Amino acid sequence: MENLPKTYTPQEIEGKWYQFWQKNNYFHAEAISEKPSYAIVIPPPNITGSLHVGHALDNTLQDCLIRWRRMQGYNTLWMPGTDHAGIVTELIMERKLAEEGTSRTAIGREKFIERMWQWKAESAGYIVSQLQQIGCSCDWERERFTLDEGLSEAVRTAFVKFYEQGLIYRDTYMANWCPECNTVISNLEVEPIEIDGNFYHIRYPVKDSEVVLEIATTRPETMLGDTAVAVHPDDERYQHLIGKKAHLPLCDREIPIIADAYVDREFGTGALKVTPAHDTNDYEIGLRHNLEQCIVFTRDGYINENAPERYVGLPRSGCRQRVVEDLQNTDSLVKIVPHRHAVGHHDRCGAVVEPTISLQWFMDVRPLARRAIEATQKGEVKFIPARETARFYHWMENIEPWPIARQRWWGHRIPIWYCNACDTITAAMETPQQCECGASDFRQEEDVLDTWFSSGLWPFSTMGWPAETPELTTFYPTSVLVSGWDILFFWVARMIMLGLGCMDEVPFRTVYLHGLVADEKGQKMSKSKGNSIDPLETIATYGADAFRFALANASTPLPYVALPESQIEAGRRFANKIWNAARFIFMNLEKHPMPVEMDTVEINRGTLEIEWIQSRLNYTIETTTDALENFRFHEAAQTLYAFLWHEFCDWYLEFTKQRIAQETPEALWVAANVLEQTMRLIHPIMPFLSEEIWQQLRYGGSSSESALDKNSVTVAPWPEPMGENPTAEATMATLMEVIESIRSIRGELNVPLGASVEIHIQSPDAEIRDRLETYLAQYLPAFTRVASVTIAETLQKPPASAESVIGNLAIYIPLANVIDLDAERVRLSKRYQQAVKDVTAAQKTLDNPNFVQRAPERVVSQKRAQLERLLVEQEKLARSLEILTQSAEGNDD
RNA sequence: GGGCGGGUAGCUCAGGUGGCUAGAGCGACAGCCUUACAAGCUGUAGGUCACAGGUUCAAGUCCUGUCCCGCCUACCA
Repeated sequence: MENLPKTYTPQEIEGKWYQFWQKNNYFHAEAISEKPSYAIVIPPPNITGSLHVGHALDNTLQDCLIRWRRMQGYNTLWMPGTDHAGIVTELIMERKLAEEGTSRTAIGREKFIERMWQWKAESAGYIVSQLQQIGCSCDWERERFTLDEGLSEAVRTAFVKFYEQGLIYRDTYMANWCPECNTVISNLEVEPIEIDGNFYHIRYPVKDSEVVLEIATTRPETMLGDTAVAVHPDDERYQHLIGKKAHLPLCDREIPIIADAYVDREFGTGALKVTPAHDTNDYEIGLRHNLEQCIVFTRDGYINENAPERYVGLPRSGCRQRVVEDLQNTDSLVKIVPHRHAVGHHDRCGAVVEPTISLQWFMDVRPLARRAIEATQKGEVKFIPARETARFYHWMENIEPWPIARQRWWGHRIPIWYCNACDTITAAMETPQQCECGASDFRQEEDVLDTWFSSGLWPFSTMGWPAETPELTTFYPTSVLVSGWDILFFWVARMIMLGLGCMDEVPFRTVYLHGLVADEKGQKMSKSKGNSIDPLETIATYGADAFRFALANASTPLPYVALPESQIEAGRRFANKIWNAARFIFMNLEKHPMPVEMDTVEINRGTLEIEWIQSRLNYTIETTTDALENFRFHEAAQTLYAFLWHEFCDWYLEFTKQRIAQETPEALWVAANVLEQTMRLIHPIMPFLSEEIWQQLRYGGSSSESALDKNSVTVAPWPEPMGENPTAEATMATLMEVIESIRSIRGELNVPLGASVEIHIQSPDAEIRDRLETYLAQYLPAFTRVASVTIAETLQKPPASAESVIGNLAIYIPLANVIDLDAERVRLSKRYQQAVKDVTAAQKTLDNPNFVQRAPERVVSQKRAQLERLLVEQEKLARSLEILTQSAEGNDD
């Protein structure tokens, strides 16, 4: 067939069909519809980013769900869009600027933001086109961006609302500070990394005493900000010192010795230096004891003038070095002990985070967290896998105020205005006209919001909130949220809280958290580790469908999913297999055109292979649907793979060849019909290939312009199961066993393929004989070359023949000229030994009276039947072996 | 320190509520260009299901303990 090349070439198919879908608007969701709704909002990728393998997995799974539900007749919305991704994006721009020999601060806020928008404009289409290349069926007309006009309004609305509720407030508080990025960050953004550091033991002399307190610290430079030494109130060693003063070396200051139960007597020396301005715990101690907060770092990580002059202006690391040297020189350093401990690093830039007191905007998320917990407990949100629910609760129950401001530029500027006359604070949608003091001169807050604040509003901000839009009515709450578990707290939890806060309702009913893609060593794939595969390269090499199949197939419920190259290769082979099965059908359809429409192919109830394949198809429909229903993507992929390859291709199409040779092409038409339905089933996973073949099947291969105004598998109905046929399946199973036995004999005894063989089958079962007579002669030639088939109730084993036993059925193949009797003896005795082993096991089970008494009748009778069959096999094999051995001995004479 | 997940064939993994002879893909070996597919076909080999107990008629599956591996989480300076 000229228009179907022998090898599947995805590159020639994929682009064409994506355009076709777009042109026909199949992905469009109606804001108002009679149909039931099904909605997913995309986890918005970074606007300037590119697709990595995690996106590929995430979006493939979403597309599977969306395409499947669309075919089921839902009014499906897949809401696409992108995120401005605050700090990450800024950092990349800063690197660019550095390459140009300038910097963020040099060009200033206005110019910087201008550059960001410019870059956004240049790169925005890139990520979208990548999503399209893997086939995502998003409603692109609705594409949104977190810094859009509409979404910005949503951000301001939410902020003002929470401010007015008192949930958002400004406070001087301890928060994690990144000196590289010059901004405060939240706990979630701090990544503790184990490093080899040191424990510095330092002497703090006690005033008016001979005693010297020894304290231990990993951060000696912070002593410049010490305002106390703490000991445990019950620590007998230090009881007498409580209330006295210690002399702080290098600073020439006196600091109080206080008692606080926080101190661990067992740890270090039992005496703790307290730096309330630069340590979270010390901060708490400081509050309890009214200690002075002495900030010694500048915002960009240098020592400020609160420290003695000789340290001012030093960077943190340099300062540590000088402090240690000075301690040594003044004989204040006792010792340095190597010590491994976790140090917080900023997850975006990698800098060591410095906890610092500053005036910040916070959101008290605790009330919303409580509501989120309650809503989840009531079942309004369900997590899959269920184990994630516990993680969610744990996080929510221990949640702390969220520092929502970032001292950055790229993002939503906080809608707070300060009166220049009286410093009154106003939260508003836009610049206020007049202050209550009468002045009308305002300055807006410089800080922007944490990028997760706007993405937390995503499920409703994208649908037009705060306006009351039909989209919100139709699609909110959305159906499912699909994401990696690594952003459960960052994003999913925030969406639930902010959704409850703004919409009074959870944003989605189900959260499906898939695993993260790992390499063959089990390491998470990421660009920074350099172990990532590039989705675009993969698509170029293997095709999007092969990639998608591999992703779906790899998507087990484990926290990490393995995606070795061989999986993708397997996907490609599968695509090629489907392609060639279709070619086979098309080629033969040309010779035997279908007399009726595809959907009305008559089911020939009398023909075994047709009943069988239809039964198997129905099983496949049921299993695939059930798998998708339960987010078991790997099971859907496996089921379709096994059906298409090992049942449809390996068996059914071989039957079909026979039928065509017999001039009864009904089987071929059924093959076309089954393939058509299977293409619908596999469409969610392999959209391009299934569309190509589906179009060819339905519209006779008019793959170009003429098909453009026609229907699409995208909107074809999801197949309905018509019930299974156990009788046909059982009969076919017997036939398959017979055929496999014959092939096995030929294979093991090296009977050349060209050689025709006589086949003698003996079975005492009249019904089995009848079925074999009806079908075997028809089917066999498709699988092996046969000269004749004899079926009888009793049969003399022909001389020099190979034998196979299936229960009470025996197959003999005379191989007078070919057979190697030794090989046959080895083969049979191997079978015999297996039979003995199986018989012993089954016998043992049945000999146990408790089994017969207590096991369900079904299991017992099954076991009995099994034993019976095995016994017959064993006996037959034993007899044949005996004969073989005798004849061998006879030959020896 | 707590918690979660995992340890099944050489490799990567399946094996919802315990019950056929523990499966697949890749790899290995042997034989095939059989008129859809060599990105294919046929056959074969390969597993004491981490270990030790226990519950049960029956355990890869449930319980307890142990050992490894990974992750999340935690204020030990």
